Amino acid sequence: MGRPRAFDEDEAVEAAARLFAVHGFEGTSVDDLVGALGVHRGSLYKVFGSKRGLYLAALRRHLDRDVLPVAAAVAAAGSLPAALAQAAAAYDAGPAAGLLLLAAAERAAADPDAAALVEEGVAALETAVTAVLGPGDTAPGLAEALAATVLGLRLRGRATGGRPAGAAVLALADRLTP
Amino acid sequence: MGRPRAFDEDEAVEAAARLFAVHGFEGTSVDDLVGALGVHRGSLYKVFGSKRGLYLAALRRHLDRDVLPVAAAVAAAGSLPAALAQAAAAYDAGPAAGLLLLAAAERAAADPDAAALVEEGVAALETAVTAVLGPGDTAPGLAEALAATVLGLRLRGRATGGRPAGAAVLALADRLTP
DNA sequence: CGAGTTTGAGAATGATTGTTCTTGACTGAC
DNA sequence: GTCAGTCAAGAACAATCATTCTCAAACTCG
Repeated sequence: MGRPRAFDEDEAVEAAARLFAVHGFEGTSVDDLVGALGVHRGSLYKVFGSKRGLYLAALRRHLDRDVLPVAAAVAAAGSLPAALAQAAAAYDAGPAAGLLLLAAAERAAADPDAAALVEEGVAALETAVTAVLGPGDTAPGLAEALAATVLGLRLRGRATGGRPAGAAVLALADRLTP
Repeated sequence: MGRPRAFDEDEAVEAAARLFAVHGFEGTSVDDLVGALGVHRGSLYKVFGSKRGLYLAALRRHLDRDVLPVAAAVAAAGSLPAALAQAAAAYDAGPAAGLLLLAAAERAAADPDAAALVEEGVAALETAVTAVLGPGDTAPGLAEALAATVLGLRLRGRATGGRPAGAAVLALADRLTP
């Protein structure tokens, strides 16, 4: 009953994720969102409650659709070099691949809910790396360092427009398993 | 001639760097800056021209006082584990150590001048790692990956409030030189 | 068809944004 | 002591911010 919705909620969240991934939370205005999403202001507030609510929905979608699948693929990979290369390449290609980074740098300090989502994404990547390292290799912090390498390379690529991260992380992985 | 300045310009830039490092560029208002710096609004605009001008001054100061010295120490270190551990530890301790990360994630895409400063800082870290790797170890991308590890761990520490990055990067360095 | 309900359209809200203007305080040189 | 020049204090600026309000439009059910 009632007038039917003229927009797809998932498409709206995806478009919002793209905007937030490029300009950040504070750099994206509600006017920007209304214009890019094709969703009316009132509907946006009816569905998501606030700009922050939409941001958290976009971040969660980014985790579910971009980050966690990559983590699963890493955990399932046979070797460490293959896993890291796959992680870097897949994460490079994602359209909203900057959201997790931007959320970590910009929002986590100010928004506990965003911080929890960032924590979830980072933990998933680290758990996956730990799994592929194997039971005999439990040097404390190694998985954290390798996951941080992927994220750091992605950040570097965003900022300086350099090459994709795949080659660099491969060079590191080759040195780890001689 | 003229009325003497009632604030120290370098102290003002340092305080601004601290604010920007925590809240980012868009998350820090001019009112916040005026309140924390103890510098009057008009004087701030007379000296720095704009909020963006003050931000770029803070970022440059962060490079000169925090990033480039760390890069120099890394380049001068004897071994790779020592160099990476020193980099991670020193960078963790810096008061404004989040500025480079935040600039890379938040500002580089929107501000070419900020992007150039980020590029300078990242390049300095990578050059330093390349130097300490030695002439026989020129695997392309390895230095990029290691520098990215330090930055990524720092980002992770900021976001999730985890342990300092020193231990993790040490675990990685130990695996690189058996 | 009409009652009930949900959405879309767009104006309006008050607060906050970055920036500028005006006025008065202080200084060194003449 | 006055004059020119630099700075501080604070109000004021237009623009933009996130959010809400009002009302017409479009659907389902009876």
